[in-house]
Amino acid sequence: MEVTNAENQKVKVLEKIEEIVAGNPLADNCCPIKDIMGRFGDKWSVYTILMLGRKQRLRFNELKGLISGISQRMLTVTLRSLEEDGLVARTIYTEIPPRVEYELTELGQSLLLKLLDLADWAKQNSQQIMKARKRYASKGAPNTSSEV
Amino acid sequence: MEVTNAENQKVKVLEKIEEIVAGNPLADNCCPIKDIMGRFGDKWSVYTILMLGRKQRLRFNELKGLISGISQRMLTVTLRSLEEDGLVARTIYTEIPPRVEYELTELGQSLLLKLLDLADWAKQNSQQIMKARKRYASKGAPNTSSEV
DNA sequence: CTGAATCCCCTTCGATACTG
DNA sequence: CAGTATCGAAGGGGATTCAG
Repeated sequence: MEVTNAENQKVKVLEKIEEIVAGNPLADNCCPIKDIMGRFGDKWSVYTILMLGRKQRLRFNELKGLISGISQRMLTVTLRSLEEDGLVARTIYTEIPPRVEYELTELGQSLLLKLLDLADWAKQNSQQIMKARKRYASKGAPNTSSEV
Repeated sequence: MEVTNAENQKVKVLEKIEEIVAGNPLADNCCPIKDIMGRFGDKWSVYTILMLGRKQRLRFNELKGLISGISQRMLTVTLRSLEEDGLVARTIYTEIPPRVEYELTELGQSLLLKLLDLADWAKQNSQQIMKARKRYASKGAPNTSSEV
């Protein structure tokens, strides 16, 4: 009876995969996962979401300070993209000097949760990945014509 | 006393975030999430993992056919990267003609599960995102309020 | 202070041709 | 069949400048 458990798991996974690639063998322009991943899968979006998740509400330069390493341009671009997708809300205060604040929308917060899941996976498995890389570097290289 | 539930949630999220960014305000070279995301967050890795998850074991050109749109070069590069990280195993059969088969490792399969989670999110929220994009395009744009 | 626009490097990717 | 090598095009991303 324990077999069925594992088997069920597998079946579910396969079903999910089929769902994703359904009617989409070319996978180039209609797969939601690609579309979505393309948005927040980049270097800066993750950090931006993470930082906004941490502080709730931040001004442009505060954000810039927290993600240091990011250029002004990339932060602008990133925020625009996130805003466009409804993940981040921008509030403009027409004062002198001007003030603009950013915060996660509900949608953005739900994505944050998923990202944290992923981060968990990354954290739990980073050791193993590092080990794999070392192993690969030492003996797994492309031209190692090993057995079989 | 019911407040605590939602509050707890928030606290946990915050804790997780702190964990991730711990000792890493610059976030440029040591954050596991960036490192890992950088690996499989690209366009092709996701598909490759998905396809291998679906078919278990595939030859180079089979894979190439399934991910059509990918160039030979990118498939090679992608597979190397995944192999290096221990997510994909490569088996070489020294025959004529040569045969090479790829499959997910256990690690790769555990990542597959996470990717499916993400895909779920993407799927469930893609409508909302599309709506947000339309709204943004029509009225949220940077310069909407004024004319040149 | 926010952030839009320009310039430019430099990586990345695709196409092609070539080896084992 | 499964790769590697090379080259040219495209675009990401940084520094700087300008506007509101």
